[in-house]
Amino acid sequence: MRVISRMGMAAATMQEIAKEAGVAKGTIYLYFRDRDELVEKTLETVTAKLHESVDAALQTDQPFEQKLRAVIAAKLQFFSAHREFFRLYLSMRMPEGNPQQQRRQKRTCQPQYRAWIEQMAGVMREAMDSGEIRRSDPFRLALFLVEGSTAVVLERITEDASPPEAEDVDLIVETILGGISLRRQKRSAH
Amino acid sequence: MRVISRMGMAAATMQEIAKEAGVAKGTIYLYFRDRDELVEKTLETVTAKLHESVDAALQTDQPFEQKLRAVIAAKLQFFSAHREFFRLYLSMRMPEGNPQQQRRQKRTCQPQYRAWIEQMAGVMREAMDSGEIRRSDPFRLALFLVEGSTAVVLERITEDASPPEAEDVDLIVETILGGISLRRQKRSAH
Amino acid sequence: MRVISRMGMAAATMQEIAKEAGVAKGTIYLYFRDRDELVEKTLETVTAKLHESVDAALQTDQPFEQKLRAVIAAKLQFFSAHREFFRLYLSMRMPEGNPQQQRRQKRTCQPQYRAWIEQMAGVMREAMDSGEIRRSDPFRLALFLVEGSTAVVLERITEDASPPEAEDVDLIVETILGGISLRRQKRSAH
Amino acid sequence: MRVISRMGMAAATMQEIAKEAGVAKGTIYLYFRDRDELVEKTLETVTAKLHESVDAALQTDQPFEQKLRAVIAAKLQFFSAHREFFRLYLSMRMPEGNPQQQRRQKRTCQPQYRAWIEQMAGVMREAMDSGEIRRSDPFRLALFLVEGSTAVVLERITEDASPPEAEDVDLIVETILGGISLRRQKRSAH
DNA sequence: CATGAATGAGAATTCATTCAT
DNA sequence: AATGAATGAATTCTCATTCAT
Repeated sequence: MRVISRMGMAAATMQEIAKEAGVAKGTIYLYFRDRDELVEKTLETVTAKLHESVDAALQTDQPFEQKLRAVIAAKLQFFSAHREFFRLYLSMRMPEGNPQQQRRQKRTCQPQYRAWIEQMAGVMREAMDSGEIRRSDPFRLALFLVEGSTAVVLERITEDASPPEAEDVDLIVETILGGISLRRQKRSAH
Repeated sequence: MRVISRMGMAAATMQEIAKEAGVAKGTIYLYFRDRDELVEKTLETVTAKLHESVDAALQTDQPFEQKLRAVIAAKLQFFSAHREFFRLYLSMRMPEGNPQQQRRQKRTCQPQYRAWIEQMAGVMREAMDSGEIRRSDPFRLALFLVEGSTAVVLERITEDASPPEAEDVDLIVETILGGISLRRQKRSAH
Repeated sequence: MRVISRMGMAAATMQEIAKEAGVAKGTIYLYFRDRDELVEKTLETVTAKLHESVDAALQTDQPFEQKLRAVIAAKLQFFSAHREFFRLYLSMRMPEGNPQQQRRQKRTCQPQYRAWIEQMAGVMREAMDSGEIRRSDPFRLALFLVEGSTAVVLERITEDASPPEAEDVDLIVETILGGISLRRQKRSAH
Repeated sequence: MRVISRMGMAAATMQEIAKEAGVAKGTIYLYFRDRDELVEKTLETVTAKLHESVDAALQTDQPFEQKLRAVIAAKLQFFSAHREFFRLYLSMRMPEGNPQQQRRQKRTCQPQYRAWIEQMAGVMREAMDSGEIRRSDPFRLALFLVEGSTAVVLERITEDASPPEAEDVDLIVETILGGISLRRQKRSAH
């Protein structure tokens, strides 16, 4: 994970991975059929770790605003603690490489990404059903929220000195809630 | 552009590019010093095309809501018409490859991306100054908006049948405006 | 000649030669069948120029010592005035490149070089016959003299500030004629 | 060494070297960073071997004539046994290739060559100090001797049937020590 | 199980040569 | 005659993968 994060999926070499892992090149092939499988499994692992971290925030039975705040906070914390995973997370969205690699990557990565968006969409749908937020396409909404907040995470990772986590969580939650909450006197959904 | 879009920056080969261009490998080197320069120039070209398209929307002297709607619409239209550019646009954000390539990529691509975000941030700042939207960090806000809408663009490109453009523009504009407009009776800025 | 001198026979490119000649690459092929012929003809030209310069010194009917001095002086002067030819002159001795190139080079260059040595050997033989110098293998002697003095020429070309030409001519002529030993009596030839 | 000797420094290809070494192309890169390093190291090795062989002749405490004879003999024997090294030895004198390669070659090869000439010049200087040979520029003298004898070595390598080594050693030593003129008296040093 | 030297297919790049203008 | 854009074979170098130890 560290090497692929540092070099990118396409530029990471088996030699570098072996060195970082403290084993010989050949040893890797005892655990992965080939390079493709290694990359695939690595992406899966990263996603699993993120999900684990976010799931906790979603499982509790709180009102929508608290849930949203918890999810955004979990995401910010996760990537602050594991910056190296972020690049992998980004790679999942769009496959790279020759058509064959792309097909393979698409098969494994995209479902993982979509599952993660679907989960958020589910939370949105619940909140719409319970009247906490106004109706619109929950999947589109989830996409917008997830990627918008991802951009802020990326900025936090890239910039030299970031404001406290709470401040960015606030910005995101306020922005998105102010727009979708019915309580704050809004237009109804189309 | 087509080959880099299809294969990704790191996996695009000179051979494939030459084949797609209908020239011999050597011919490319009459126009670009080396592969790095080709990739760099290609990214610049793509960004320029996008900016051109969006600038038109920003230059007019309209209220914020119209401007925002025009920008989002321009972006959706641009990438609908030129799907192949989208992946290049995504690549601009995070450099790939070995440290040397990363330094080069960072030098050329990141400034282009930041310029684009800064432009949006400028529009946000103006709207805050004129009292059209509530105060918050305009750069963070621009990031959130740009990337959130990018996700919707990506989805439109990926999915088989998308709703009409106007519908997605509406969703985005309503969501973001509802959250930041002062007119719609909101909390004041922190 | 200038380009081959500067880059060496193997590294000189048609592009560089055309640029230096102020013509287009294609034009060269109107005057030479291919690169090999160009190199070959160039070496011939250089040798011809050197011979021309040295022949004058040999044609006159003077005693051996004066002839020798004149030849060495002509060589030093020639290469001082045309440093660039020197490297070509060196290349003539030993063919480079793949076997085919070597065969071709051997065919044209070596005879030229040998003719030049033979001419010196002829002068030596004459002087042996007239009793001016002691008998030994005239070809070996010519080789020794020609290459020994070539080394001094090379040094003069390479070093920053050389002594006056006359001084180096003296050194060479004195050494070859009188030897360097203070102790030993002249032996007669074996 | 064999391939560079046969083809010349500039024309030797990695493919040919690998074939001659009985390994795959890639294997070479496990032992040398790149082609330049391979050539550089090869030249160093050759020079080291020659020096080793000649040093033995110089270390002993004999009169000048014996030393000289020993050095010339060592040189003749070395190149008779290792013809392939000779071309490499010649390459050391004048760099080839593009300016960058030339700079690199100059840095490694020329010092080696000069060290070798300097060593001979040192022997000359000693003999001048002890009154064994007459005074003149010891470096020039060393150049003249070394290159003159190199020419004879080259001839021996090139020609089909050479006279016995001792004969050529004699020719060189007699010529340099006693000169070739029958008429002239020894002049004293300038 | 682990190793790492060796492999060779494949990528980037160069340059002599051709040929339509 | 001259041009120089285009070509593609040849060359250097990389790296995933294998296999004898």
